[in-house]
Amino acid sequence: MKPSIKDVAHLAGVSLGTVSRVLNNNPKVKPENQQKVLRAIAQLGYHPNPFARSLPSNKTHMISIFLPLMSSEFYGYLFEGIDNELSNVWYDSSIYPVFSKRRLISYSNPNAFPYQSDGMLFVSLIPERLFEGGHVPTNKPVVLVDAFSDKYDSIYVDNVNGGYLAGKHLIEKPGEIYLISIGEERNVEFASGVFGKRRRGFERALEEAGMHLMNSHVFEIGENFWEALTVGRKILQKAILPVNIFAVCDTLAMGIVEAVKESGLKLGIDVRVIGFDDLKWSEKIGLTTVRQPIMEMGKKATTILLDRISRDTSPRHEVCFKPKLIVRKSTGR
Amino acid sequence: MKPSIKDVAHLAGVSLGTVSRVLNNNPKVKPENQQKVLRAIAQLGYHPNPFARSLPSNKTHMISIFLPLMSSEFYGYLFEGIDNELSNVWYDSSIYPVFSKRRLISYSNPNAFPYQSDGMLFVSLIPERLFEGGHVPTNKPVVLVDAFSDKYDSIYVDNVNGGYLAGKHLIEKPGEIYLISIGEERNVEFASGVFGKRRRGFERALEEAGMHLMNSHVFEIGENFWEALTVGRKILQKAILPVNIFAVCDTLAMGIVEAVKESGLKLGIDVRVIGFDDLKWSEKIGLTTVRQPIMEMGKKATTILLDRISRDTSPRHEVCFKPKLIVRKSTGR
DNA sequence: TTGAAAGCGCTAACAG
DNA sequence: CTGTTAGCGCTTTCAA
Repeated sequence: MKPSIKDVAHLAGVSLGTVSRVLNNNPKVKPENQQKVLRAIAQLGYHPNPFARSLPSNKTHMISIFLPLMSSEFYGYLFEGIDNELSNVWYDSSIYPVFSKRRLISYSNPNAFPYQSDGMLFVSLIPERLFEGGHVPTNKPVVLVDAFSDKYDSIYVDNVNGGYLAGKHLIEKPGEIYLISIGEERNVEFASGVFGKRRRGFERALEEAGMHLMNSHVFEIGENFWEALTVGRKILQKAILPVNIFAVCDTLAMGIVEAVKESGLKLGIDVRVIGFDDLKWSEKIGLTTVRQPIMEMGKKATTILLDRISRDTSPRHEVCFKPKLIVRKSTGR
Repeated sequence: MKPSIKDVAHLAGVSLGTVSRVLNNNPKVKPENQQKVLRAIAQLGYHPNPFARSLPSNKTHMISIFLPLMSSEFYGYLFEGIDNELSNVWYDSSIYPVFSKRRLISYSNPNAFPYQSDGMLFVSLIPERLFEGGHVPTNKPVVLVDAFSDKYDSIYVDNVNGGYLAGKHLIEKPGEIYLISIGEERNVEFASGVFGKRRRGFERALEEAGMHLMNSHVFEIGENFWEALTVGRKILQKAILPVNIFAVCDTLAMGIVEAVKESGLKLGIDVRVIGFDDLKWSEKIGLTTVRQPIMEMGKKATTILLDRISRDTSPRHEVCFKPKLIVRKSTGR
């Protein structure tokens, strides 16, 4: 059987209370006793049981991360930012993917496992759409990342402005304008709406220039390279050159770029492509893109969540990161 | 304050024990009392606290899933298989990514949070490489998926044979043979070795045919489309046609296919490409590949884990799925 | 600075 | 079938 705090107390020749105090770094323990306890702990290979611990204290030193799906580079970077921040304070995290009705139902229980953590990070998810009543069924701190709600602390990038920057950049170029976006209508509940915002900003830029995005020039597809490639081929087949294409994320942009390469047309001259995200490989393929500081967003959200956990009661935080246009040769310099 | 079992007992006019029995579907409760309790529960919006519950019972109705990283389609499908199976028995899961020394250290504590679950699924991870002592620091059931160890139940696909099938298929075709693999030397601890196995099987097929894989025809890269594309371009530049290329996963194969399309060469004639996985889009691009039943693996592993949790003590399970060669036009019919 | 004791919310054994 | 009671492993008063 695993040793318990009792065994440690026995071996160290002190009471339960003292052991507990050592465990919790309570300063008022005689150094001598502290040593005794520490030795006993080491000798027994004792580790406190986190569930037992959380019962009276109501703290777990854990946060729960909710996210819609898992196969996207974006979440890798975000998680890195989160994890770095957590490591400073000896917090750990568990991940809960939210993608099905069933999951959602189980997360509607305020005593569901994930809500036992000290705080929740909702990534690319909007509580209003997810839960009936419109709020996360917990009283513990909740922070949103890559999503916005006026009821929760929200950390995000200004997607509208990002789209606007892309638009501003493209309208200076000759040629017709295309938009490749990601369909968010089905599964609205699991969507964050960022792609719609990028589109909105993009269209605004066009309108300001007296231009207009034609319906036939808009394509809504799934978030994967292959669909983008396919749509890219289709566009290039009948397009009147030059054309300018905004893809709402780099993965899609990469698909378009490949379609261009296949076609033998000149990227940056015949066809201009601009993406969104600035993922690691975007520089290598010379992709013009709108950079969002993914890791920083993760870091910032975590800091705020951690503050909330330690009773920061200041009014709602809202951090809106500025996106940055990175011009590379896919839009011809 | 959240209602506790006490409140329910009061309201229902029964004792704690009876409420607990209702909660645990204990058949020996008078139907009348059961109704009373159920009504009280509904009225109060009561939900049992899972931590408190697990303390005396030592059960959580949770499993922990450990995996190396998150941005790969493979894990999406695997998770789907797992989750479906769990839903039948009202189990839930949390995910713990393992990718840094720090994470590993925190998971070396037998009382770490993840080990409080009823069972552990280790995906693409080999405990022997991960932990000193060579075993997962828990006495609870542990099942490996997409990885093999003779100390744990292991569910995997026969990667060696998969590589072999790819080899057999390619040696029938005229032209030189190339291999695109994924470097596993750095970060060995977080690698499962599947790519090495695929390569081994592949080379065996060549050897049986009296052929030999030249060192200059082997490329080890990272697991992403872009690197494959780059290496594909490089190969095609100086290759003597026709060439036959085995990429150890479909994502890499897709990169090679794109390099072919760019070059204007004929896929399936000048250049033959074969992948591994048979991801959703592989059929659409006509990629010959070795199919592994990802979802079924997840499902099977979960069933076994669930059995173990309900005290299945039979000897170690080992399920080796047979890979299947899917011939499409990327290898010319 | 410490030990004793109550209690976190629940399960499970026991007697009736 | 039910209530009572003793824990599960820990934190946290409260006196001393």
